[in-house]
Amino acid sequence: MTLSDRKKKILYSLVDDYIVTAEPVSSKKIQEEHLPDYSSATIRNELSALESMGYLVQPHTSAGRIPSQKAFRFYVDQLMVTPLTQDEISAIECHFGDKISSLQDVMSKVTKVLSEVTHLTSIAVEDKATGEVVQNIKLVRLTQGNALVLVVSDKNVFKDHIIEIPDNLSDVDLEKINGWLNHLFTPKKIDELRGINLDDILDEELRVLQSLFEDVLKVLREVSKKKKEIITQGAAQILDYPEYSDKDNAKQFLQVIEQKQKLADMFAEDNGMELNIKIGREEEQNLPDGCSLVTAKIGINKNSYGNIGVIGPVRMDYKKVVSVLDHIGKLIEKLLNEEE
Amino acid sequence: MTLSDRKKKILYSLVDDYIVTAEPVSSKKIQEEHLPDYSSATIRNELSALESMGYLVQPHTSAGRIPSQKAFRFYVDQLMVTPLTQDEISAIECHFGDKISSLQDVMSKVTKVLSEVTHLTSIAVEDKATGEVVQNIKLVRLTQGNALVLVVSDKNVFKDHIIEIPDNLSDVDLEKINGWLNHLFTPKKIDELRGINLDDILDEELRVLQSLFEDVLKVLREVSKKKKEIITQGAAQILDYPEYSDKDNAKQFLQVIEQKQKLADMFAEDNGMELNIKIGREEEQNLPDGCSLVTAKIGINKNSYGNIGVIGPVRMDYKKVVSVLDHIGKLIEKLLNEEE
DNA sequence: GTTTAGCACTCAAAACAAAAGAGTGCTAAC
DNA sequence: GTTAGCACTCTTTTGTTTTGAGTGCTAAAC
Repeated sequence: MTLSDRKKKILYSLVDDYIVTAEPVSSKKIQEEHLPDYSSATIRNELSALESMGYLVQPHTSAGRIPSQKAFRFYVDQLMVTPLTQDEISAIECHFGDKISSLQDVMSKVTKVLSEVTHLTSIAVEDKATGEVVQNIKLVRLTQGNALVLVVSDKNVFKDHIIEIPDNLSDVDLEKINGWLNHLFTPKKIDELRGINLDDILDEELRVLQSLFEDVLKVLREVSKKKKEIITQGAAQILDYPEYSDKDNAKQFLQVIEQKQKLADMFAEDNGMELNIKIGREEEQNLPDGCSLVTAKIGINKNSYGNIGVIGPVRMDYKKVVSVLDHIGKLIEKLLNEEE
Repeated sequence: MTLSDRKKKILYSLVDDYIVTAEPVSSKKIQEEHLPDYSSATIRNELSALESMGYLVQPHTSAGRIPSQKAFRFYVDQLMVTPLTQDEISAIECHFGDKISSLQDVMSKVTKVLSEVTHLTSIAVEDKATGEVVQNIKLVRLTQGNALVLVVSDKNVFKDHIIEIPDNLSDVDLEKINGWLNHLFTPKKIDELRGINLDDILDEELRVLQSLFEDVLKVLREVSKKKKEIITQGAAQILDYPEYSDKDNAKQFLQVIEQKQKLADMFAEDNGMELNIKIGREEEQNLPDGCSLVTAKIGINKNSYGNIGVIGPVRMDYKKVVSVLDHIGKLIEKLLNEEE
């Protein structure tokens, strides 16, 4: 079921309006500012229809309407990257004047700019495992049924993961398995290992051990996950939004922001997407109530260096956010290229 | 001018009360809860006297009194470390169950516990330069009057600092100076260098260059300063205090918390003190409005590993905070000792 | 069939008024 | 030096009224 053009226009206008005012939007306002050729009564009829279709919500009978999550989803799906104004561009670029010495430096600068320009809380996930090469994997038996997974890369040694192994596994078997593990998984970049699908690479004879290999792979993924550095900036921005004048909401928000691991997980899921918009809890369990998360990937030539993004109220200024993220993303890639 | 015993008792009771309620305290309340042997009228007279001495403030004529910063200073100066209850101790120690793998790990755990137990925002400064040994110092002439200070330690190379040198310095002179620098300052631990006093070690013949040496030393101190890792935890706690229900206050607080460098500076000043309490802006320019900072030093055998502390409203529960910091400080030292 | 003017109705928010009550300062007596 | 007593002050609470924005519906116009 598709919306009529007029309904689309009304809905879009209403969301546009709500994003700036955070107040219920009335039929009269839509008429005056967006659709002067129709009377407010007509628009009221349309609004009523949109409401029963689930796009709008009325806080109480004598109030205007506010967009539902469905409406926001409609809104962002229409969205394209619009070019920034010259002012906005210079506002961003004047922050990058000084020399940049490391990726970490870049990330910390970026979060500052991002938060300042969008008036939202910004998050950067730096993928420290990028380029790290796994050189050796070894299962070391601890007890009859348990083994330590020892992972040696060119930069680190990981020895914090224990998995279960079949009870009847002999030392010779274990040796063999270690051979296969190294054959299959080394030397390989950690980022590559993350994407490996065992079904594709396991020989028939190794199928019986698939669950064991699966476990090892899980450890490898775990390892690559841990090697992330998360920084946030501008948490205080949230207090400027009326929807967070409620203390409990604000508190919940801040608490989520502090749980870096959860933040990283939220970013992790949308691997592959250049730009990702998650609206409200329904789309991402871990988001604070009433929040959206817009993320972008930072990478050159298939190497992912991390992600950047902003988190804020569902009615954030997606247009601006998307454009700014796009611009900064390109900027970073340029900086990283110069580096090399 | 010293306070009479009764005044002391009244003042102490009032602060004690205010710390829990955050409300102006009335003469009647003090009488009922702390001084049943005097009438409220008598206490009123005393309160009036304490007010004119600057210990108390009255929000308006028909309200009780609230303690001034001076009163809090009086209060904490009386404070001693009181033993924790068994409940509090177990609340702390149950968090340290898992194995601890690194100092960083310790710090991150400690901030969590600290914030949870005190209901305040906790801060940890990890002194990464601890144990780092400066191996070589070299001045490299850039222009006639400028030189780069190159510092090589066992872990890092620092080359971001430029100082002025006398215009008439020949290359031979510079070589000599480099020799002296290395003679005086290497090989030494960075933490040692921080405390060096040039007056004590400079020979007569080097006096003329004292200011130059002073500059190099400043760079070394700068270097050791940079090598700090600051983590905070529980920023959201602040929202539970009525004094931060005002949005602007809360915002300001959060913004300060995000400026890690400033936080580090606040800790830096009280080198040498085991425990330090700073009450309000008057004592520490960089504190958020209406905040106090209680810090403790973490170290074994004169080696400073960093600091931990909490930041929160001036009327925080100093008794508890001080005891908890004391307890956790000792706990960390034990953990660090086991490590070695 | 679609649009719209008109009007009754709803409900939150603002404005106002009154009452309650907590606390003080002062005076006069103990 | 201490305290009972009381007038006075000022905030807080509570209730009431008013206002006005906005809707839904109906009936007429297009």
